[in-house]
Amino acid sequence: MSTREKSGCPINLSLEIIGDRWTLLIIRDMVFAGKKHFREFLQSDEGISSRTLAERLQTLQEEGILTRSDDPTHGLRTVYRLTEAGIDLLPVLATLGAWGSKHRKADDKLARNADELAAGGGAALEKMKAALRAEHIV
Amino acid sequence: MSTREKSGCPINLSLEIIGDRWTLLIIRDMVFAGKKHFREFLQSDEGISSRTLAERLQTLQEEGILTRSDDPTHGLRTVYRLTEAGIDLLPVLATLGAWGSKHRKADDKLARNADELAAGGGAALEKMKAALRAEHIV
DNA sequence: CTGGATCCCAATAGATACTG
DNA sequence: CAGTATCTATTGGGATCCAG
Repeated sequence: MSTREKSGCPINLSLEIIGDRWTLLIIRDMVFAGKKHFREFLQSDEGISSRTLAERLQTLQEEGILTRSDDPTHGLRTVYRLTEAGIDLLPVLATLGAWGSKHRKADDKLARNADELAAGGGAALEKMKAALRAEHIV
Repeated sequence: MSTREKSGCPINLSLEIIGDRWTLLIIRDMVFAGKKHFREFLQSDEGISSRTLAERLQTLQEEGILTRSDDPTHGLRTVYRLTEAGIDLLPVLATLGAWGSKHRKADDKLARNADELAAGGGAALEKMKAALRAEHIV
């Protein structure tokens, strides 16, 4: 990674890391489903392959969006946690969810959740970020 | 396109259309630089290839995010305009820009612009949407 | 001029099987 | 359980070409 950036545009810099089919789905699973382990990510509805998952987790770690650590109590389990930069992607997920909810035929229940988060404005997001910090940042 | 969706999650439905390196850069150029023509998109700093550009423009049209029309006054020029669904991607661009501005080394001037738009909250976005509607929706 | 198509080949991503 | 290995299918950049 870190092939010299193509431009200093903030939108471009973001897309160079999270601009693909899978990355934000991994973050979504961490944020909304509390997933922390490799196998959990594999089991999402969209069906990411283990190869792609491993690669994305590594670059997300290199880019400072999540951390990897071995759970000492549980032996083999590797734990993935969000950093502050990762938690800061929550507004991106929220706007993306709001758009999908409005303009595509989304699953009803999930669409309602997305709408609520977006409608709450900054306050709802900040509250959720605080909760995520407590859970992820050790 | 339109291979059956992988899940009804609103975030996933959005990513199935705009989840790639280039699509949101095209929208960005329409929104912030007022670009409307094929050759204009080709000239962005990031250097999209004509092949990729043509493909993205077509699927964006199929997905109802932009429209294509021939400029009758100018003969050959093809004009691309955003639909309401396209304009509704503005909040996604704003959150993406805010993240890049905060967590990567972005170009100073562009970063300030991104921050202002995000900081303004809903009001700044709605104002800009209204301007875009006037310009794009015929 | 313009919006695009075509061709070549390098990089990516999926499926499945397998390992420490 | 967290990943690799391998093989194959698809995508994507880059240059060039072309028709209106």
